[in-house]
Amino acid sequence: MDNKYNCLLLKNQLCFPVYAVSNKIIRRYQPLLKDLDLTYTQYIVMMVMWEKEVVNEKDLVNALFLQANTLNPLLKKLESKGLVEIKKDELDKRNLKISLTNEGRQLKDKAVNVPKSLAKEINLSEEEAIFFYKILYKILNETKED
Amino acid sequence: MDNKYNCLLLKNQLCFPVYAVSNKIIRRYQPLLKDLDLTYTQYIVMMVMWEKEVVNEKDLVNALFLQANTLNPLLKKLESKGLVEIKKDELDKRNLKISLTNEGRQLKDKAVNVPKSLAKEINLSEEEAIFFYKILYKILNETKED
DNA sequence: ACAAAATATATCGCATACGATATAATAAAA
DNA sequence: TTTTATTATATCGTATGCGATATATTTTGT
Repeated sequence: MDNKYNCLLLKNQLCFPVYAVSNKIIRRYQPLLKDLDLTYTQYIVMMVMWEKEVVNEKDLVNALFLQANTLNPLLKKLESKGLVEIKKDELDKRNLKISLTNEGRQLKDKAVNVPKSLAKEINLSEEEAIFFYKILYKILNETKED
Repeated sequence: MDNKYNCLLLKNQLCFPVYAVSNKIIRRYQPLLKDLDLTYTQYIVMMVMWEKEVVNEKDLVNALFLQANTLNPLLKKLESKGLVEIKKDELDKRNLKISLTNEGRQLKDKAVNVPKSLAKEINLSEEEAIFFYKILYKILNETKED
C-alpha cells in the first residue's frame, strides 16, 4: 500500500482542498453579490475601500495578497461603475490614489447582508472557525515576500 | 467599536483568507510545475489520471469540484500535449472517456518531487495539518449539489 | 413505441490571476 | 549632479473558472 506515488494522490494533498473550497465559496458568493452588481474580487476591493476610504493601489496589493496587474483592470472597472475615483498622487506621482465615491459608500448598506447570508452556508463551530482562521493567516503571513 | 459594518471588515472574513491562501499556494506551485510543463489545474487533473488511468469527464468534475466547461478546454490542452487520449464512450455516447497515455504515465516520476518541494514552504505541525484538512473537507462535503 | 425529462458535453462571453516585460517617477549612489 | 537602482503602475499574452445556453444521447413515463 505504501509506495512512492502516495504523495501524488489527490486525497493526500493539503493544497487541493484549499483550492476547491476557495472555488466553492466564490461560487456561493456570486449570486448574493449579483444584487450589488459586484464580482467576488470587486467585493473584496470594496471591503478595503469601505474601511479605508482612500488607498494606493499598492495598499490594495498588500491587503488582498494579489498583484498590481490583477487589480489594475479591476480598479478601472470599479471606476467606470462610479464606485471609486482614481487619481495620481501629487506627492509621489508613481502612486495611484483610489478614493471611495458617494455612490460606492452607499453600496455599503446593501452589502451588510451578504456576510450573514453566506455564513448560513458554512457550518463550522465557533471553535473550528477560530482554529481555521488562525491556520489560514499563519500560512498567509509565513513568508512576507508575497 | 461594535457597529453594523464590522461584518464587512476584511479581517473579520473567513472566506477571504481561504481565497488568498489558495492564490498563494498556486503561485508557489507554478515554478515547480514549470519543469513538467503543467499548470496547477492541469496538474490536479493529471493526479486523477495517474491514480485512475481512465475516467469520464464527469468523474473529473466530481473529483476536482470543478465544472465541465472549465475542464473541457483543459482536457483538450492535455490531449494536444500527448498526456491523455480523449474518446467517446461507446457504451454511452454522452460520456467522454479520458485515458492516460504512456507519455502521461511517464510524467508521474518527474512529478513525485513536487509535493515534497512544496511541503517545505508550508510549515504546519502534524496536528494543525490534520485539523486543517478535516475542516476543509467538512466544508467541501457539506452540500452535495456542487 | 414515442414524447418528455434527464444527463453529459460543447460553446460563448466575461472576469479574473499571473508571469514577463515596459515605462514613468523617485531615491540612492558615485 | 548625473548615473544607477528602486518603486509603482501599465500592458500583453496565456490559462483558468463560471453562468448561460445549445446539442446529442439516453432514460423515463405513458
